[in-house]
Amino acid sequence: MSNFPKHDREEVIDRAMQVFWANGYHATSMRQLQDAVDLRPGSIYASFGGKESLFRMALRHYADLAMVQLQACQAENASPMAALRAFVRNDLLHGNTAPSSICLLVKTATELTQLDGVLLEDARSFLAGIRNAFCKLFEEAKTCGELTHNAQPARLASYFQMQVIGLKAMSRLQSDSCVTSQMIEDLFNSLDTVKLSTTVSK
Amino acid sequence: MSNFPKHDREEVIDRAMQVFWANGYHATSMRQLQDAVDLRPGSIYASFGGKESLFRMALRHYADLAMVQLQACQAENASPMAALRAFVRNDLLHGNTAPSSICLLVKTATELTQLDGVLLEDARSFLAGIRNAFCKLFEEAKTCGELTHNAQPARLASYFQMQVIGLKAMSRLQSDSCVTSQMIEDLFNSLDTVKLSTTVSK
DNA sequence: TACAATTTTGAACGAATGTTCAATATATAT
DNA sequence: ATATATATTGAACATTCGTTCAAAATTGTA
Repeated sequence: MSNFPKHDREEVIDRAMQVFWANGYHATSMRQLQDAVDLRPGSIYASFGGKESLFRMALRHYADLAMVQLQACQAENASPMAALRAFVRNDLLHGNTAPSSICLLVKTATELTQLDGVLLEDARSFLAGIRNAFCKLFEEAKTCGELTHNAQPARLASYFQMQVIGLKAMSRLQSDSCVTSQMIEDLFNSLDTVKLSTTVSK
Repeated sequence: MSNFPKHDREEVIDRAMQVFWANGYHATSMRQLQDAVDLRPGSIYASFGGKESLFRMALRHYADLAMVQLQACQAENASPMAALRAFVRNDLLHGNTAPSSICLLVKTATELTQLDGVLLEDARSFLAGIRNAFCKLFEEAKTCGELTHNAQPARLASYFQMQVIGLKAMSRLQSDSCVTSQMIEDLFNSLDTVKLSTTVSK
């Protein structure tokens, strides 16, 4: 047997994720990845497959991290709505260490087409998973009494995710944290709107 | 002199825009552009400069078209808010001939980094121009009485653009037009919320 | 010490990238 | 017709791309 100093799989994937997140899929070269990960092409191909395969692992890793962050917000906050608020504020106002303000999954879904194999579908399904987690929180909020009894969790989840996506994209265009903070307020005010819980006409 | 059948500049730029819009900047190759535009590399470089230069023209062209569409909505609708509603609905519900549901400017701002020269800044400034047009419409809505006297047009413009960006991104993830229609309703309901016109705390 | 098992290495590959430029083709003016 | 001015062409360029694979390196076992 051999105990050759094999790389730390998770760390490699995490570093690769950072590069993909910063530059996008197509603009990231294998050479950049090799440098970031400190491995030569042979090792990468042997352990992780090619560029596409490594990117899929990075996507999954990113989605896992997002879910962990959401669960942490649940644990640290008293109510479901407070958890959601903390989740958004953490992402957009604190900790600017991320390579891009835009969610990697959204960035991927925006950049790629069906010509890029399974990657687009991967990003879509991970985002659906996060939306589903939002939905469960809205359901909790409903039973808690934080939302009216006729609130529609699935609808709120879509509307909420749409706004979070928009917020992150906007913060890349207009990085004024004051404006961002305002928009977060507006976002949660809009969720309280009674009209949201009524059936839409037409 | 020569009246050689010189290409139609506007048509070339429009076709190039379509390809860039569909595939993004980096994933679009000069070969693809040559095919779409039906010109050989020499002609393109002589008349439009390189890939980056052509992309800048495509961005400007896209922004111009967006402003024209917005003005058309103004002309066809009785009130400013109705114009905004029509603008959003036209983009998202009718006419799916666009290569991507996502705004080319947002797609660009999402994909590129500062390493891509002036392109990122171009996209940013064009989006700021559109946001400014939204702002003027909210000001009109205020004087019309469609919004309360203490509404904040600039703030509404940012919040509105954020949601439009989010909507278009979401419609790429979840193309259910029923859900999209719901979110548009929710969007405009949120603009009516009185709380939006109050000063934010903290 | 020799062997086996596993990981890492990096030169090299063909293909595709953006770009250049001398040659060609066209239409007007003389 | 000839010359001139301009537009188009497409082969060729140097780079860079993602990828492969035989050789070297390392560690545990016999």
